[in-house]
Amino acid sequence: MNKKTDKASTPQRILDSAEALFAESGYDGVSLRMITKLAGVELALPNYHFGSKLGLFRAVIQRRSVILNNERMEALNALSDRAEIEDLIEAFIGPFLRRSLFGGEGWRDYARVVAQIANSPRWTSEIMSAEFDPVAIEFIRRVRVRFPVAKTEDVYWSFHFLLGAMTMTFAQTGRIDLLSGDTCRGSDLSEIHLRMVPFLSAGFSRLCKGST
Amino acid sequence: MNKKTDKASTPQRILDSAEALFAESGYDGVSLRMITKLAGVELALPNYHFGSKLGLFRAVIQRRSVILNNERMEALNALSDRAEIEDLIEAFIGPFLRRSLFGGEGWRDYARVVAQIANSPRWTSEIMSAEFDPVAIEFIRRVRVRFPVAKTEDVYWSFHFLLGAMTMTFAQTGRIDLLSGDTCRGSDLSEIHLRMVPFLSAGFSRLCKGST
DNA sequence: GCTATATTTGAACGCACGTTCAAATATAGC
DNA sequence: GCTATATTTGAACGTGCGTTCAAATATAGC
Repeated sequence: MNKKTDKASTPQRILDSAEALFAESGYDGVSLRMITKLAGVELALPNYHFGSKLGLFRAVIQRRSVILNNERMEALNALSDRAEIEDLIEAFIGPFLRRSLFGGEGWRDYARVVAQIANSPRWTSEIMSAEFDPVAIEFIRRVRVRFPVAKTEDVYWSFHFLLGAMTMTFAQTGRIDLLSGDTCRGSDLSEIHLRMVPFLSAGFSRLCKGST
Repeated sequence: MNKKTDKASTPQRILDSAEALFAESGYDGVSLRMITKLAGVELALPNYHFGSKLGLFRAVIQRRSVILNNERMEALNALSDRAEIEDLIEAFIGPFLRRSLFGGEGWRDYARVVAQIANSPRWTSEIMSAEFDPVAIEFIRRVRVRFPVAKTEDVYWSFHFLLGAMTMTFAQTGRIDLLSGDTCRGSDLSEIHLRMVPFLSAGFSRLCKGST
């Protein structure tokens, strides 16, 4: 039983299985037994490689957040100070949306996990702020460069609404599919991307452009 | 030990405690033992009054969704067909936001529960669609009356972004508080309300007004 | 090829989970 | 005030949970 050629290493197989299950049922809705069964490994291995269930969860988040935040930060840095709000929003949400679209199941599941923790007070500071604040801070700084007269609160609240729209898109719950009778598909992120940037840009402009 | 004057009936005390705990940790993060301990009742009583843990969860949701949806539907019906998009959005989100603001801890916790289930695929059809679709359908119908030339997909996706912004606001995770150094307070819903309607109205107008 | 380290195995630990039930008590109808 | 029903009590059920550990096996350095 040589398992060396079974595609992925044990830690990776565990991360993949955990990611898929956490996406479906959240942290508390998934047990290590479910994860190890799906991964085809022994029950004790997650604790050996990641210390605890919580350590595994954090590892699931960090594995892709590092990649993602590099891409997003680079996209922001590539823009000049005179970039339009459309470009800034595109740089902030584009990498994440594109990964979800072209990156395979893993990235799609990852986005669904992020959507759930983004709406749970339990993970806010421990995970959301720790992982995603640096890019958020840079984005907000750039928005203020673009709209120098905007009030601080207006910028933050606009960002808050952007986060919500982005998060709901990542969640992929199927609600909009059901509601629209499959006229809209939550999985068709290119259709979403096409509309999300204009929608949010209009909101930012309304709130941040004409302030005192 | 006469408990007849302890404020609320047993089912209500259970609902209140469950609501508060579900808001903090989600369905799977809360046990019946935690709920009954907080409520000061015996462990068996939730199952007696609500059948099961799932029945209790559904009861928590429905208790307030009935009240809420009546208010929202009335607010929509009170508007003329020539109502502006601002008025439509206000009718859709206003009652929920006002309840969260003035309705006490119960309503605030309720909104946080809704935010979490709105981003979990597990509860989408079973709870979200079942409870909140009728008002959503009416809102979308009215938006299409207001923007008769809008493409169907643009209306649905605009609604999707609105839902996300609303949901993130309800979640009250404290992320925006942390990020802004308490310049913005997620609990100050009047500040949010003031900005949410213009932001979303601008988005709807951009996407739905000028379509083919 | 031997040795030290890394990984995997398989079983067990104590604990908390949702649910059930018969007995006890409170409530309401007549 | 008695009786039928509704509610509460307290304990127990079997199950699955995260974690731990010594023994077995695989891997890598010299």
